[in-house]
Amino acid sequence: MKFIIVESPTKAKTISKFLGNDYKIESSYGHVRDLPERQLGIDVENNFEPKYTILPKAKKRVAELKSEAKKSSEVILATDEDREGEAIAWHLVQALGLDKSKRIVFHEITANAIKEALKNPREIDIKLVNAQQARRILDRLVGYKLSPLLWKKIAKGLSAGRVQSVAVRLVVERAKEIDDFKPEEYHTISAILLKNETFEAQLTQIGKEKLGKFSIKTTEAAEKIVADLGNAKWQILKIEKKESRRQPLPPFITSTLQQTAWSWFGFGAKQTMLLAQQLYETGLITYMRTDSLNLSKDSVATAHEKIKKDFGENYLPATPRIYKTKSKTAQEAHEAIRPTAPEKDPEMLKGKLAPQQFKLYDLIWKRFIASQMSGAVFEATGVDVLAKNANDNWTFRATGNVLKFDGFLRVYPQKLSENSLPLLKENEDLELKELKPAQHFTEPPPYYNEASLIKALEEYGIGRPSTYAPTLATIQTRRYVIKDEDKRLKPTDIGILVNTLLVKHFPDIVDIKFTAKMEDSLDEIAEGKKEWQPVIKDFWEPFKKNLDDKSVEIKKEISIEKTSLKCPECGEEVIIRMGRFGKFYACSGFPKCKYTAPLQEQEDLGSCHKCNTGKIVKRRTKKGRTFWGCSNWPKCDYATWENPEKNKLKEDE
DNA sequence: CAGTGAGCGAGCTTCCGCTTGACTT
Repeated sequence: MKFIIVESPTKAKTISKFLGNDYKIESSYGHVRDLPERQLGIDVENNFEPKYTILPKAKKRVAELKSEAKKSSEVILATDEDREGEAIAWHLVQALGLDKSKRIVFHEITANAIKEALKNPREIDIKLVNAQQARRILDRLVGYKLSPLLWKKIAKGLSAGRVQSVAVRLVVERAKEIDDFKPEEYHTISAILLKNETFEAQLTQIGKEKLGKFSIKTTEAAEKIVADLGNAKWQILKIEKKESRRQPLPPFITSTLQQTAWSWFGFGAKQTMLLAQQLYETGLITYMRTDSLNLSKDSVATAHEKIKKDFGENYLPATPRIYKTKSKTAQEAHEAIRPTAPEKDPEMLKGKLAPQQFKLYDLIWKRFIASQMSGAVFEATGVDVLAKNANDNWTFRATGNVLKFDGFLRVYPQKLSENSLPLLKENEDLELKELKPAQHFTEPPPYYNEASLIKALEEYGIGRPSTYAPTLATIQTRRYVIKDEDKRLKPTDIGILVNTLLVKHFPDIVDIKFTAKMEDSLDEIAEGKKEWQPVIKDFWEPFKKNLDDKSVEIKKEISIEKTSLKCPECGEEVIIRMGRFGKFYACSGFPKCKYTAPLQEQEDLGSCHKCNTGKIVKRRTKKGRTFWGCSNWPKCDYATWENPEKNKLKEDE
């Protein structure tokens, strides 16, 4: 009996379908060893020797795998072909005490690919493992050294890290950009013209002068132009027609799936991943944590057949579309996210899936099928209109965009501006119906939301498919960032304070390019051009020196604001302090008087049934879960998971 | 089922990246 270990149980199940009874296949459930949680676990004095321990969660699994390995004639490690996958394989060798093992990799899960892989085993690539160790150790050094500095200088329980701190930085800086934004006024003038039907044209040129966005700055200037145009005669000057094509978007990867599920359905990153996991486990889609745009040949062939059958030959491009990942940091261990059986219409699954699962599957299916369809064809028309009187002349422009062939849009609709123009001829006279001047102001960039922040992180190469959703959760449980009622991400006082400290004193670490530079070094390790220890040493020594300097230089941040309130318990003055959850009211008589109160007025959700004097208020556990408790806490300990607003609604009915 | 702050000094918090399950919501 031969024993194959992979990292995911679903992958194990799929592979076992292709192999006979000679093979036993089990999964490790991800990493089995890691640095210890409660200590640094790196001997910085001794060449950064890492101290690995079996993950507490993986203890049982490791024991089971170990006993299975003993019974087997051969152990084959078939984890993903990337940095983390190679490291998982290496850690398995250590954790299971394997003296002999084979390493195989395959790029797609098909009978042929697996059989080929089994014929060509190799050794574990220790250079790739070392690149992973360097990544792991660097992240640990940054996280476990910077976080305690924040505990000392700001408040306990805070955290900092290569990924989360940059995510917070982006949110903070975007908010500042919005605060600092000065709207700029500009004006446009459009003409409603008639030739059988009405159409609209925009002023683009006065005499020989082409207008820019800010050419008309004031209402007075706009009104003058409208007045000057008073007795002008209108005529078509020129008509240009050209065909434009729009190509489909590539199939989904984790980040684009999260973004699109957000904009189509309002699903959060976490929710999307949960639903995708369910679809993956049911065997409906390929793996959902991926940064690769690759598609198996089989899946493309099936898609083409399906497209030909359902829509006809014109909906197929001349040659199959191949998508290449732009991202330099992509690890390409998997395929893009696609339906495993593209021939199955989503409609066939409608009753069988939960509504949200169906929505996501339908989206993934459409995006994949569309990615293999022909482009959409538009006819774009540009019309120059000349307005002329004795004194001057003005050029207006109207544009039309008419869909001639829908192509992939038939399956995957996109927001497109389609507008048609009446049938027009050059030199034709037109009748002016109305001149419409309009005042506009430039607008600030939007706040980030989960989807756009993930997009930004991905573009900078920060974080991985498996961590986008958890990172978003972390910066919110730390309360560096909060989601407002429109799900926009805004920084909190504590988020701004932590970010300011990090940007001022550790600019290299929270530099947006830090991860990209790290990745370059990791590549050199993986290629064997560098050893991992010197790379870590080059980072550690200046970092350590800075850390020591800063722990002396930075004064503890104590921000206190006065208020005119008096303490209800002792009559002393009430002040505003900054704690790990942000600002709060505290008695200035501390530590004699321990009175505190939240800064924001809490929403009253009814009175407490236990003590009758308290109000029910929304609260959160340390882990971030919402519950409802009595405002008299700790005197009254009433608490519930039930949302009292829901009960109230029921009562109202 | 839960909060903050000062300083004393117990004991504790914290990273990123792989993967799912069962604290029951």
